[in-house]
Amino acid sequence: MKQRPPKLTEIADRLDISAATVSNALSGKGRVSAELAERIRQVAEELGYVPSVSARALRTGLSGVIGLVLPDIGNPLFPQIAQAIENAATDAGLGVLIADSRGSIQAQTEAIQHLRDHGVDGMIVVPRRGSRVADVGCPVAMIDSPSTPGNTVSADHWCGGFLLGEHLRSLGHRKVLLIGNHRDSIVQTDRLGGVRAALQGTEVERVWLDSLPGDQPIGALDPVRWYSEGFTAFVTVSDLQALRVLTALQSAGIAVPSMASVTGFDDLVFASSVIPALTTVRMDMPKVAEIAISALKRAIEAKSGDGAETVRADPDRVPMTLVIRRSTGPVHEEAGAKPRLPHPQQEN
Amino acid sequence: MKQRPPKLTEIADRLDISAATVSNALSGKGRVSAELAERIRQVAEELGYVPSVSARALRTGLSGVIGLVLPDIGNPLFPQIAQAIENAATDAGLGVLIADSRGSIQAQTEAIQHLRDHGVDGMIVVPRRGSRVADVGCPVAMIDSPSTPGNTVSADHWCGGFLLGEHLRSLGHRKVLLIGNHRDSIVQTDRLGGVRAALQGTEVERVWLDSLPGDQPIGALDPVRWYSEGFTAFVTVSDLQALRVLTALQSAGIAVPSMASVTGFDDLVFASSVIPALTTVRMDMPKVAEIAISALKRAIEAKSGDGAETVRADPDRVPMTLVIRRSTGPVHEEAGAKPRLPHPQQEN
DNA sequence: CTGAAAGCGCTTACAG
DNA sequence: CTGAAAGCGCTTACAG
Repeated sequence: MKQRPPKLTEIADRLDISAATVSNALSGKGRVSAELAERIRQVAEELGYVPSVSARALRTGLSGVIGLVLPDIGNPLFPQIAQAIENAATDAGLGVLIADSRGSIQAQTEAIQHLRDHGVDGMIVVPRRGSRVADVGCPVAMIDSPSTPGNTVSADHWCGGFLLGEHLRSLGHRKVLLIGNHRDSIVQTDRLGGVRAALQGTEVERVWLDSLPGDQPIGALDPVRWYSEGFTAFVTVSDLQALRVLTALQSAGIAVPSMASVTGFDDLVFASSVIPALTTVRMDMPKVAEIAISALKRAIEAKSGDGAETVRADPDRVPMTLVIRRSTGPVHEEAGAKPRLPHPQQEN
Repeated sequence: MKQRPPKLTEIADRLDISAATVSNALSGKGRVSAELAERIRQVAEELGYVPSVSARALRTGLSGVIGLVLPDIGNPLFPQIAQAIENAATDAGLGVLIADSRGSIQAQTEAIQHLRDHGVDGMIVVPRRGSRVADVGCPVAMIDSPSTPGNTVSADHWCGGFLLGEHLRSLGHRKVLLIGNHRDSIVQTDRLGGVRAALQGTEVERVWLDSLPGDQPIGALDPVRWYSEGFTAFVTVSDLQALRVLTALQSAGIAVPSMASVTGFDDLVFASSVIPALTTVRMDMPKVAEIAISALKRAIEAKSGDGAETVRADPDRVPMTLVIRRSTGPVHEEAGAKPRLPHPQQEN
């Protein structure tokens, strides 16, 4: 049953030519006459020839595999990232080896080591909050906030926040609460900074969950009290928190969006299926992935030329998109805006 | 700056011995005197020696990398699976190459091809609903429902459902709605089958979203109408749907759990942070991953012996755990069970 | 217990 | 345009 994959020499033997010629023909370097090349390609196809990656890697020093280091695979944003990277890499003929730097920065370093030991040509890393990635010894593309030094590509979180802020302002909100998770996250700071900038002249307060009492930061969220203090809009830094706020309000009888507006970030998988669906800000992951992969590819190719192996610096900002859904609405004190009743049956 | 990784021969030269001896010492095959082996290990350590995976792979035919094929990386359950597999694989000294078989079964086949071409030693596949995986040419471990033929390991979905059913029954629910997504999913059929079995003697109805009108299956969900028909408990096949049901009810003013109970499956990341937190059923992913990896490892080792490359058949069922949280409660018609008001401030 | 030699399957100068 | 030869860095029989 088991049919060993055909080797290069088998094609050569079949056609009574040298392995070198087969290799040249298949790699399309053009040192072979067009018709012979064509015949070679045919036979290769016929035999179902697939070059041995290990042999090629050994010879060329390139494995055709890159590593993807994520701060926490358990993060709900991960699927989007992984999927986008996997697609872009596959299109570029690259394989993707995953590594989870769960927990500590030390684990991140270990994960990077591990990937290197496995012979990746380069890696894409989404660093942990506030961590710097030491010199890795192979090309690295970093996906982080644009304001992070050494960053390769990222969405423009600040602008995304700005868009959101404008939206809330246009809805007439006059007292807005900004809810962040970790104050040392540059991404979160950027997002909320953008929101605040768009809300000049309206009353804005910001709270960081990691500085609230309690073990579980999210448990410290108390939207009902905040509502009673007069806030009509709650801006969170992630759909996960927006969901918490939304359900907390709803289960206390505070209707969304007729009594309060709630927003998230990232357009996580559940954002569109909740009722009311979440207004959120989405980044163009495929674009981010594509830029990261192509930067990495260039770096890898450059490396085989000279010895350069530094982070590719050409920070690109991918724009973010505001997705307006039913969790935001006009403030009902506004003239002409009657309090809306929730319409759960209606589609998003 | 760039320091080429040290090679085996450099260690040999340093100690004036042969590469063969270094290799033997490092692989611990014991053909080397204890003290020499020790010195070799020291020098290797000192030099930061890391064996070249491609050279080893070329020589031994084993790459030390396995593939992970997922039906859809975008699936919210994916993080749990990927993380568990990555951990187990890392512990076993294996790298994990990911592949997304998004969309069609054809894409799944392509993804598998792709991984094979990249030289994986074996793969773990979570097959698409209803798809069979053709002979791959390398060992494969399948994670699916226990009732799927060729399955290697999985959680016992039926039992998980049974646990849930018992819970609802003990709460006094007399009219329960079972909400499935795709009728051709064996996992979903198993889950709901277990629930129904535990609910013998109470009124149970089952609805499949994929047979309801509308493009977006989830949009067809109409919990409020169902509630008005007398159902007091809504069992869904995934937390994602449970979330939809929960928010639909809440935004229509139907309090959970005092007026209706809602349950999900999988304990997705948001299940514990929603208010009220979702009662759900969780599988022991690390266990599933561990079994899959070790089965795969055995198969790979066996393969290098003889030519066997078939699916490892030794189906194991990992138990599921019922996680009771605040989205379920006693039916309020029950004697002594006063309708509870929601307590959004309270922790889970 | 240790070493010399062959070879895994490719690619790449180098000749012709 | 085509081929002979060397070599990428290991491991594994086989001798000694």
